[in-house]
Amino acid sequence: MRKARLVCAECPALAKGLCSSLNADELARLGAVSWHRRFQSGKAIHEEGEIPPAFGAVLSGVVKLMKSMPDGTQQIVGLAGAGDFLGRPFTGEARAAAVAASEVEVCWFPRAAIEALATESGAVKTWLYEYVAGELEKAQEWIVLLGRMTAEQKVAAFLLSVLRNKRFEKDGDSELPAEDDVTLDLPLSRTEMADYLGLTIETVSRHIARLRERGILTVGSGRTVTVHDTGALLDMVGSALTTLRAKEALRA
Amino acid sequence: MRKARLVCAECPALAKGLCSSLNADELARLGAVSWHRRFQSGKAIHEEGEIPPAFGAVLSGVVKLMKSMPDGTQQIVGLAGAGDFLGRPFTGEARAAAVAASEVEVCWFPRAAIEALATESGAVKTWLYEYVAGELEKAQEWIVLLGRMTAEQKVAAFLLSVLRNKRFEKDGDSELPAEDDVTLDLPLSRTEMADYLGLTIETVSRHIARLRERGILTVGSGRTVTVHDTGALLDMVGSALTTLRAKEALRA
DNA sequence: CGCGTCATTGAAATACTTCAACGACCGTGG
DNA sequence: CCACGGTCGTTGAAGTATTTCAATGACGCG
Repeated sequence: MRKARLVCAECPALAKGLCSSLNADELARLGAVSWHRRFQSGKAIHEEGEIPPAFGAVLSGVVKLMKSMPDGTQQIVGLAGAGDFLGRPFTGEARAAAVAASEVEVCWFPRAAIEALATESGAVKTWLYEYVAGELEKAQEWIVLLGRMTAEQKVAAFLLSVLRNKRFEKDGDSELPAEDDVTLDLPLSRTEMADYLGLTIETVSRHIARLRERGILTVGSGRTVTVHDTGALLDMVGSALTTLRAKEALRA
Repeated sequence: MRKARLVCAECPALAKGLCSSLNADELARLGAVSWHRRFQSGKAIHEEGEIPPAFGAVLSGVVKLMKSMPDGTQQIVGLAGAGDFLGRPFTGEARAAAVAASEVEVCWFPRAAIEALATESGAVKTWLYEYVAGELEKAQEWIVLLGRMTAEQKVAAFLLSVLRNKRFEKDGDSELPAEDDVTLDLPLSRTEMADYLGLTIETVSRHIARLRERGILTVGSGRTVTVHDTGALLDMVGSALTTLRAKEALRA
């Protein structure tokens, strides 16, 4: 148990994740029954329709939450990164599959342990409520993106969200109008971006090419992109996402 | 207070709404500080960015939750009907405007009363968590609709959701493959349908016309529509929404 | 009756997809 | 070491769905 506490104390998910709502006793109790697990990129963490036997806090990497249409096309309905929670206590089967989009490390908790903890502790319940409420906000923002943005705006908005996320991880700050020439490692492949933005892979590729032609960014090797003109991206999406992202920062 | 309890006892939102999580004492306490309020169609219940001083349980009518883009275009990110809850305790300002889409009656609770109740009562917290989790599921389903469906499928899916909802209100049952020739009163105008489905009003109109030409439905006066061939609608959206709606029924 | 809102319909423009080919990268096996 | 196949990303050309612009019709209300 001492070992578990030691591990928790330096956990990257402690500040933001579920464990932030626990007192020392609870943390020790949960630490004693939790374990770390790695998933290779592409591996399923849980399937759609399955009742996961355990929940997870993402420690590193990116997890895509996806739903499939009958014809096999897919739509990513959310992304989970460090500090995010996988699974929904008390709500039965998962309605979206969770798939590792990169090498992923999660802290894994038995369902029973989490549900017992949530039943006893008001703080845990509150955290779960606020976490889910935050996810709902993000989902509603995504609805606006999917319903009302052009492909160009969608791509720009995606780049901005990656940018903002990088900034947040580095500085804890998430003000967007940063200095320019920021190099990003995109967390998703073109196919995954397409599935996230409700586009085809070709459309995503073409719009990135167009941004490159306009000098707004440079495409490096692999999934690397250097953004030269954040302002231009912001202009494309209008102030919508800006406001939206600024508010998202407040919550975190 | 006796009056309040009497009112609550026959409340249409009692079975499904927040009040279903209350014991007799709590119900009396909340009933004592609640009041009914009516909103005409088109009137704002709360604005985007505002911290609403009170929350509401919808008793009748339909409320649209909407977000605006900087250019003025709008996107409906959710609908609330009888039993649904308006506002998010503890989460600060509203991130979507709530606007009456029809004559709406709500049971209105002071923010402080709800938050006090939720702080004291585990059952209330649980209800809030499960309610928000349910809303998140619906939002994620909508993401799939917006990201991966054609206009035809979107319109068909919308009609099916209205159909299912009618069936649920009538029978408490929500199995979809109903008898045919069902007459519906659409809760939304064409403009609102467009804002909900991420389309233009003309596209919605054209696709409804096409369904009419194919004999799948008849358009009556006002917002009335008679569906002749539910199966055809189901075929259009594939089994995706069917599954999805069936599961949604389980939750309710 | 006339005005305003809402819905329908047509024609042209455009954004996105689909189909198809090609190039870059990477690991594997000869 | 190089050739080979596979995945991934890019690009072109054609096709299609949806939007945009514009006009007209239906309905309700003063």
